[in-house]
Amino acid sequence: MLRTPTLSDVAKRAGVSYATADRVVNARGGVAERSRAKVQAAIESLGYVRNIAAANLSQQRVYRFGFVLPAGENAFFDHMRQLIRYRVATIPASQVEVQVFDVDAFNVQALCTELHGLRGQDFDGLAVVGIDHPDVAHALGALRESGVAVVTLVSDVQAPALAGYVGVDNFAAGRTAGRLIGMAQAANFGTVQIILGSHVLRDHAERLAGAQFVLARDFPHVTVLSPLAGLDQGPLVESLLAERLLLHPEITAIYGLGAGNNGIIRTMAARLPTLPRPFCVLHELTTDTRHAIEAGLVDAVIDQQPEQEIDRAFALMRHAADRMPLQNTGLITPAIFLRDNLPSATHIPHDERPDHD
Amino acid sequence: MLRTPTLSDVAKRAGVSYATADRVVNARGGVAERSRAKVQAAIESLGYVRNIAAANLSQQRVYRFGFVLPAGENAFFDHMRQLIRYRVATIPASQVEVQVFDVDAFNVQALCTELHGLRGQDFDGLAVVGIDHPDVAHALGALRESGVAVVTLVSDVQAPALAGYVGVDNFAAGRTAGRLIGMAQAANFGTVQIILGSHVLRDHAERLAGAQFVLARDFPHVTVLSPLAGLDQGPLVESLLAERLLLHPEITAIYGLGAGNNGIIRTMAARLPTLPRPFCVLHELTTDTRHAIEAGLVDAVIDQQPEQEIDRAFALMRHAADRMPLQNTGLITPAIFLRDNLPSATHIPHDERPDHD
DNA sequence: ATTTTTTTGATAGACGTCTTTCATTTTCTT
DNA sequence: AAGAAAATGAAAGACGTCTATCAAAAAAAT
Repeated sequence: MLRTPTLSDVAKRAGVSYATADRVVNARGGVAERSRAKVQAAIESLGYVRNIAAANLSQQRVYRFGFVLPAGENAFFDHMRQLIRYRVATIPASQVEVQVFDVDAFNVQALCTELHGLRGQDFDGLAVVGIDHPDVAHALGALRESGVAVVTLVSDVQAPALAGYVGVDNFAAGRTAGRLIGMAQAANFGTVQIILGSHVLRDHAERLAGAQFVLARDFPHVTVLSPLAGLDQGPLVESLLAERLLLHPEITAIYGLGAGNNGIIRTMAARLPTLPRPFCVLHELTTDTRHAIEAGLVDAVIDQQPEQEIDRAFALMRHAADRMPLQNTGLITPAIFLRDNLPSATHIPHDERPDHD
Repeated sequence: MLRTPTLSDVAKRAGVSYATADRVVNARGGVAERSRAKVQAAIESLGYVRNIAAANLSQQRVYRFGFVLPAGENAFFDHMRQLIRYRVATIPASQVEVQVFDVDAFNVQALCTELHGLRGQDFDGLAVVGIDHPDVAHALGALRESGVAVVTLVSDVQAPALAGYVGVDNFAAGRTAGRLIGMAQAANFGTVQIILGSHVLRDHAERLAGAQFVLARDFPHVTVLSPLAGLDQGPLVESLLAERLLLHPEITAIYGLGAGNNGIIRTMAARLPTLPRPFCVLHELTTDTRHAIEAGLVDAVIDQQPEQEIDRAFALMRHAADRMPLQNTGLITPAIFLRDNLPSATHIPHDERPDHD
């Protein structure tokens, strides 16, 4: 059990000076191919790994990371902002600097402007909730070329050579919701009402497909009504759903697969408590849905686990900033929360819980 | 946005020499109370935080951590061993050395002997799957006093001043299982068979209580048969359960709350596939239960998320080793896995998957 | 063969902390 | 007040890496 090898050891083993070895590992150029190969070989034979702590110390390096999130009345991203703040606060003095940028939601133009503005601001990494659009891909590419490690978050963007994507498996999320609903209908017949958010988002489409797939294959006795499009607007969802429930009293389950959750929650709250309530599955554990589940207005929440997403985003950005080989993480597995396994919400201070959609 | 303060800054601010400030932060003694107070004040007013990377560098510190796990044919702890190995392998050259010790399961004497042997071996931290017994508590106390950060894992031990406990909320896990079962029986009447592991373990008792609590309160139409005691032995569970199912064809749900899972799985596999299968909930996602769920023999698995437990154990040990104020983490929330949200098992190499109980 | 260019070596200082040593000052004893 | 004990200061070297500079050697071009 000897000391871990240092760059000096590498240099010695390669038969070159420390300076040359350094030129190789830091890609400074001006090294003959022959020497480069020798150093490489020495690195491998010794299993040398750069001591990042020492490197950072020598440079007084401070990691600069940024998050670019959609602004606006959205419970999920509000929650995510909280979680980021909390995460940063708990990292103790770790030479990490984090900024969060809010961009007009689903506005390609605004997003690209922001991204261009961020270039040359010397960020080590950026985690971006993207819109899958060529212009956005182009802006992200430009950032990457200016040396920023770019991670797409929640929603992927088709762009080359990003440091990674962190997001949930939405098809699996939809399947999970479908199975929960199917289970709750037991062998019985039931009728499901699905509420869409906006049609345009790919993640919603994937969830829908997942739910429909499982319901059709494993629960053929369950009827699936044509989905309602709530356009992510709580009040609209509320009125549409109330109307639907009047017209179709046979509805035994409701699946809300996007934003506009609070419309569903309000509809449930408005029902006579004596009537049997439809089995109700929503997405994303936020203050709203948590309260709804605690109050018995909703049965289950499928969650994309933003804490995990944030952790992974940091890990990816940091990895890239440290010039480490990037590890493929795979999609995040959706979590199921019932009334009984709600995580405690220690990370949200009492005086700043958002209460809009 | 200035440089983060160093100990030299603290010394200057306190009006003492670097040496004195150092004597204070490293508790070397030989410092007058007056000076100590001045340094403390300076630390607080500047918000000084020791640069751990630099400290470790100067000492060539290598963290030595150990895990003490019960040996024997136990799918869950086999899985945990895998996860630890995987975790260690993915931490890149991080000056962390990890050893895993196997101890005869549920043998207080053996555990204490091992723990005493570990003292003086200069560990920075130990994560111990404990048995709640005064002798074990005493052994852990001795370790702590010899300067080891002791974390209890999975099963807590009543001992003072440990660095923390990492484990799942077993009552919540039981409640969650109970609710899943209740949901799957819908408004209908159903009959639940519970299979215990050993009676002695507190975690099993808590799960049982949780399930019974939720079933009684929220699903009064569901009948709960008297639990079977399988003593954690697969074959015994299998024969007892098969017999029970013959005697009670009205059983519509099975809840296995401990080890001996493979007995339940084999019983399910042996049934005529044409017959409707009871709704089946087990604990701990291992190779066995994963296969069972994929094969449609089991409906849900409640998991204590050992990856998270390992991460937290490392975090706690490391925190204590770095002399940072310990943060209370709270219990882990049990996860629900259905067929549709199984996490990918990338961490388990194909050629070493255990297949016993 | 000489000049130019490229490649290499040697070395020194910095980052923030820990450890150790030795000299000096202050405080306490009696 | 003198001696003993306690407290403090000053400084240097180490940890592994980065950056920079300058001289020397080797290779390429003319």
